[in-house]
Amino acid sequence: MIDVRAAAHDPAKAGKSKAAVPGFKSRPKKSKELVTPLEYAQRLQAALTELGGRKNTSASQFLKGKRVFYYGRDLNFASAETRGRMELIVKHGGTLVPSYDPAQITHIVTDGAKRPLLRSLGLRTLEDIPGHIHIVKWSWITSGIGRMRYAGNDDELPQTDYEFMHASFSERMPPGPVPRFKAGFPPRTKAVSLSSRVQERPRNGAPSIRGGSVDGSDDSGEISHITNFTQDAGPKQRVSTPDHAGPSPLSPPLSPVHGSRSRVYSTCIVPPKASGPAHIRIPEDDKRSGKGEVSADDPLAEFYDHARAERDVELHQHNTNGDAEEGRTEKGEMLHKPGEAKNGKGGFLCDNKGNRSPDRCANQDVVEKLEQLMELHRTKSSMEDHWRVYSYGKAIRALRQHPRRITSYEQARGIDGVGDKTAQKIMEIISTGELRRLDFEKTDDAETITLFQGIYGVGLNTARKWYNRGCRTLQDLNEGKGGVQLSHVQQIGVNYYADINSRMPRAEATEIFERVKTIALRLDPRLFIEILGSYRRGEPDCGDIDVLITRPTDDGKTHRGLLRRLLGELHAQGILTEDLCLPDDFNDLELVYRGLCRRDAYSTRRRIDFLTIPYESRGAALLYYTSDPQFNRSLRMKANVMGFALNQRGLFAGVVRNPSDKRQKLSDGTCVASETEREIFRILGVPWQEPHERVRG
DNA sequence: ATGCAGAATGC
DNA sequence: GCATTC
DNA sequence: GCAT
Repeated sequence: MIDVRAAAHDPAKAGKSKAAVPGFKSRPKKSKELVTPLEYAQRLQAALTELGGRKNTSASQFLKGKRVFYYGRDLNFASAETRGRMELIVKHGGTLVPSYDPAQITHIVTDGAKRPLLRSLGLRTLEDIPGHIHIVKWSWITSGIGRMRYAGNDDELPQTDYEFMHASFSERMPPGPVPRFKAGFPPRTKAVSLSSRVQERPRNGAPSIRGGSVDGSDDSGEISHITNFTQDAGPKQRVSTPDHAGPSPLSPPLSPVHGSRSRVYSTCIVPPKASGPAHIRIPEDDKRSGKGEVSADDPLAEFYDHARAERDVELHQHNTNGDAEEGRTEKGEMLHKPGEAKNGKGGFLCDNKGNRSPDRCANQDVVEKLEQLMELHRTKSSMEDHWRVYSYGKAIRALRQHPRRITSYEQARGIDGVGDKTAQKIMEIISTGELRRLDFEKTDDAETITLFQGIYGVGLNTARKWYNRGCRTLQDLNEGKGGVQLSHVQQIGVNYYADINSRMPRAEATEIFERVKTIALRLDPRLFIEILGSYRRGEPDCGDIDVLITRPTDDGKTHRGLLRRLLGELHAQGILTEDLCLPDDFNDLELVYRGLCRRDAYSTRRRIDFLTIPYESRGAALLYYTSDPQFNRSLRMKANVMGFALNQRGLFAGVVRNPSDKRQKLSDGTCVASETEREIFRILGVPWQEPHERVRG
C-alpha cells in the first residue's frame, strides 16, 4: 500500500542548481562518497590552484594571506556543512591547510569543544598551540564577510579585535594587546549600500494561517457531569486559506499530545492539616518550619507532604491576591527566573491574555528573513545552532507582536528576546532589505535536510545521515539508496508526506471527530470524549486531531480497555488507516495512540491522537493538550518558580529536585489540583483564560 | 557561567 | 541509549 | 543567541 501520490512530487528536485561557490562549477554531487575533511580540503585547494587564482568570484578576499585549519565536528567525514564552510573560506581568499601544521597555519577555526579539538590534534592543552595561531569561531569568518560588506577596506579596525571577539576559547585569547571595545559593537550599520545582485528565493517558510477567535464559552474544564458536548465552538471562524495542497515540508503541525504511564497519586485528596517537618522551601517560612529531612522510615512522611502541599497552596492563595498578580513572595520580591516565558516586566507570559497577532505585522519582511535564517539553522547539528533556533524563535514571536515598524538598533534591542546580534540583523534587513547571513548559511544540504526532517519520525540526525548517504529525494529513500532503511513509521511518513504536513479545515476535524465520538459513545455512553489542541483553541484549521477520552468513575467503572475496542471499530470503519504509535498495554487507564485517519475513502489522511487519562486528571490534561506550547511553557515555568510542578497529570507541590542537577526529580510531590483547569489557573494566580486566549505563539 | 520543559515511545 | 515526538 |  504505497501511496504514490505523496512520493510523486518532489519539491527537492525542483530544478535548483545552486552554485554555492561561483568558481567551482560542478562540485561532485557524489552520492555516498565519504570524504574526510582533510581530503576535501586538499581537493578544494587543488581545484583552486588549477584555476590559477582566476576565480570569477566577487567575494571579498578578506581572508587573503590567512592560512586556515578548519576543524569541523567530525574528523572522519566532511559533512556538507563542513564542506560548505571550507568552500567559503577559500572563496574569500583564505588558504585551507588540510591538516594541523603549526608551522603553516595562522588560524584554527572551530566551533567545537576544546577537548575533542585537542585530542584530535594530539595535544594536551591549548598552550601547546603556538601563540601566534588564532583560534577562532566560525563566526569570525561570517562576521568577517559581513564586515567587509560594510567596511569596504580591511584596515578599518585592527584584525585582532575581531579575532578577539570571535575567540573560540576564552582562556586562550589571541596574542596582541587586549582590545578595548565597549559593550556592543559600533552600531555602524547603515554604511555602504550593497550593490550585490539580489538572488531572492522565496523560501516559503511556515505559512501559518493564524487568527480566528472564538468566544468559546465552553469551559470544558469544569464539567463535573458526563457532558458529551462538543459544540462546535466556532461562531466566527475565519475563512481559512485553502492552502493544504502543496507539499510544504517546512512547518510540521504542532499539537501537544503525549501521555505517560503510571499515575503516582491516584487521587488528589489533601488530608487534614498537619504540620510536619518541611524540607521543601517555602518562601518566608524556612526558619519557622523545623528543619529536618524526611526520614525514609517515618511512617508519616507521606502525610507531611500532603500537609506541606496544602500549606503551600494556601500560601500562594494569599500571595496571588485575586487574579493577575505576578509571582511575588510575601515580601513583594519578584520571583524571577531566566527564561522566555516571562514577559519583559518580570511577569509571566501566561499572566495576560493573549492577543492574536495579525497575519501581517509592521515588520513582516524582517520576520520572514529571520524565519528563513532560523530554518537554515535548524538543519545544522551543533548545539549552538540548536539554541540559536530557540532564540530566533523567541525573537520572531516578539517581533510579530511588535505593533510598529522598527527604525533603529536601539528600538530592536528594546524588544524582549532581541539581543545584539539579532538587532544587527534586523537593522540590516530594514536598511538593505537583505540579510547576507542567509546566503552563508544556505549550504546546499539545507534544502534536502529540511525535506527529510518533514517526514514523520525523522529528525535532524536521521535526515543528515541519509543526506550523507547520498539521498536527495523521497524517491531515493523509497529506493533504499545508500542502504537507507525506513522504519515502519518513517515509511508511512514518506508515503503520506504531503498529507501529514498539511493542515485541515476546522470543519473537517469536526466531521471526523463527530464520527469518532458517535462510535465511541456506542461503546460506552458515559464516556467523556473531547477534542483538544488547536481545534479547541478555535483555530480555523488544524494540523491534527487530539481526542481526549476518560470516564467518570462514580458508578465504579472506568474506561479501562475501551481504547482497544474503539481503535478496532475505527479501523473497521475505515476511519483509521495507519497506526503510528500504539500503547504497549491497552489495560492501563492512561494511554496514548497516534495514527492517521481520513473522513472517507477519498479524503486526505490526517493525523489523529487519542489520549485516555484517569478521570481525576482531566483538568490538567485539558489544559496541557489545549494550550499552545508557549503558553504551556510559561505556565510550567511560573509553576516551577512558585515551587510547583505542572504536567499533563496535575499540579504538584513539594517536588524535590536535585540541587546539582535541577532536572532530576527526587520526589514527585503531591498533587494539589488536576480536576479542573480553573483550579490550576487559580492556584497559580493566573487569570482564567478561555482556550482561544491561550495562544502565545 | 548556565539554562532554555519534560516525558514517553520506538528502534 | 539515542532519536523523535508532542 | 538571549537573559540572568
